[in-house]
Amino acid sequence: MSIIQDSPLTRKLSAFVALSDAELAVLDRLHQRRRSFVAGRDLVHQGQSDQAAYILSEGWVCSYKIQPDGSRQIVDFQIPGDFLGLRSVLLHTSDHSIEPVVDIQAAEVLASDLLEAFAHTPRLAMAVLWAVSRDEAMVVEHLVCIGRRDANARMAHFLLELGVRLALVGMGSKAGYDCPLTQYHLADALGLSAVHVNRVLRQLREAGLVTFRDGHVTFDDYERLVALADFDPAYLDQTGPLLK
Amino acid sequence: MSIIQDSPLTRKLSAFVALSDAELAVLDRLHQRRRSFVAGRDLVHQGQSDQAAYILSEGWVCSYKIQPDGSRQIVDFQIPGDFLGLRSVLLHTSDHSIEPVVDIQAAEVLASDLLEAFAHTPRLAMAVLWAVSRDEAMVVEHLVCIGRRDANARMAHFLLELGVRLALVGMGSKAGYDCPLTQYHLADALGLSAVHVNRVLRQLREAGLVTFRDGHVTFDDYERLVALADFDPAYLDQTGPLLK
DNA sequence: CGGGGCGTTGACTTACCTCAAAGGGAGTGG
DNA sequence: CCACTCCCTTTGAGGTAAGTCAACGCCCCG
Repeated sequence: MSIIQDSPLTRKLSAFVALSDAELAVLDRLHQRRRSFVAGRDLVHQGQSDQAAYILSEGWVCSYKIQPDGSRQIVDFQIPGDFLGLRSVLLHTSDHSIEPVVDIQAAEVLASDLLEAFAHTPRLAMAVLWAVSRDEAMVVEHLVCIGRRDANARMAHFLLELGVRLALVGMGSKAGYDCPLTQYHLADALGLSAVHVNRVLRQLREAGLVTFRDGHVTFDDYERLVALADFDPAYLDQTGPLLK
Repeated sequence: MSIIQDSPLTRKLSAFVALSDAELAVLDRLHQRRRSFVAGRDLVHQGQSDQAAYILSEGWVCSYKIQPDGSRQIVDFQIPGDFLGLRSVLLHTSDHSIEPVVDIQAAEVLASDLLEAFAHTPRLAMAVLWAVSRDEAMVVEHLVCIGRRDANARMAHFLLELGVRLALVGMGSKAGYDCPLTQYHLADALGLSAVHVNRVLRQLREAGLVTFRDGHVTFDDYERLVALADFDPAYLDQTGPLLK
């Protein structure tokens, strides 16, 4: 049982729905097919149909869409405990690609197993519905960020959000965190050019707000950074189980 | 029973999950509390907690976020058959505001009724999970649009997407559709200024692609508009029930 | 030692914004 | 029936944030 409790996904879902032993066991069975993937090689290509979903247990991945002109928009990054490609399963065909940022470990979940688990374990379906809603809230915040903030605020907001998400799984704090992303990743995520990302990072560093260097993010002045970004972590908050 | 079958939400969900009579009846009960709202007065304010959700049966609404500096980003528009504020219920507190664009009719759904319906009708929860995923796919496409397309392509893509969505509920075609939005709505949705929206609309009109005027959108050259926008409606497609 | 990926910086261009002003249509009140 | 206002649209002039192009440095790895 202790193995089950330690899965990052289990911990995340338990924050919303108090899961019974039977439900935890179902969740555990979904983790059976462990697989590894190397950085840079896509797990899922946009346009593919009848894909499996994955539960990420180690490493970082990004979900993105490629435009016909070759430009890329990263929609979101996933960290341990996050679902990958759940939407692809439900919508039958994948609207996005998924690329491991570093080498990763993930459990493959067949569409049929997932649908069956939901059918027999309604509270599990509820918990996943909650997780999907939380993901959507992040995408929405990201949308607002790109639509209505300038490059500095976007960058600040992005680095702060990532910090909070990592802190929730014990991988970061208000001091900073390890971050394997390149400036190209940041550019594609924030709708900027890589050149401009570099300039923005320099400005933030020289203003004494945050340092992004050598795979590590250091918050030099957390409060001022929060002010610059208008960052409000409410949409990430865990307010405790809604379902007893 | 025929009343049940005619609800736009029921029609939408049935495209994904073949619902039994019992499930349709549960869905019908959720439609009990019919209410009207006038254009412009918010249904839900961002930051409110313990809100009810709504099922929109008539009219248009928009979901948006206001920034501290007063600027606004519209995340999405909802049309009949769409859920309003579902995420607010699941996440306990609303991360966005909801404003009727015109006078609307909607059924109020209490959080407790919704959760109970899901618990007793797992396939209904599945159907809603699918609907949420579809909404998320639209937000993702919107994000890509704002992040990686210029103003003309954004506008073209937006008008085309709306056309397809309306066509799915019988309110539009490849010829065009009625549209109650102002240029300010378009600006807030596309991350542009209202002035620039006006210029973009003029360009598209003078290029013989699409005309937005007097509450009506007319596609003057559908194919060329699709090409300009790189529009691929795959993410909106109804491929038929996934669950028999 | 050479090459490729990533980071850094400068010079120039551009898409979009802001400010400003004016015109049309619908509703309202005199 | 006119005058007024409000909301939306339209257009022009000038400014700026961010993009593009180009070059160079660093470091790791084959």
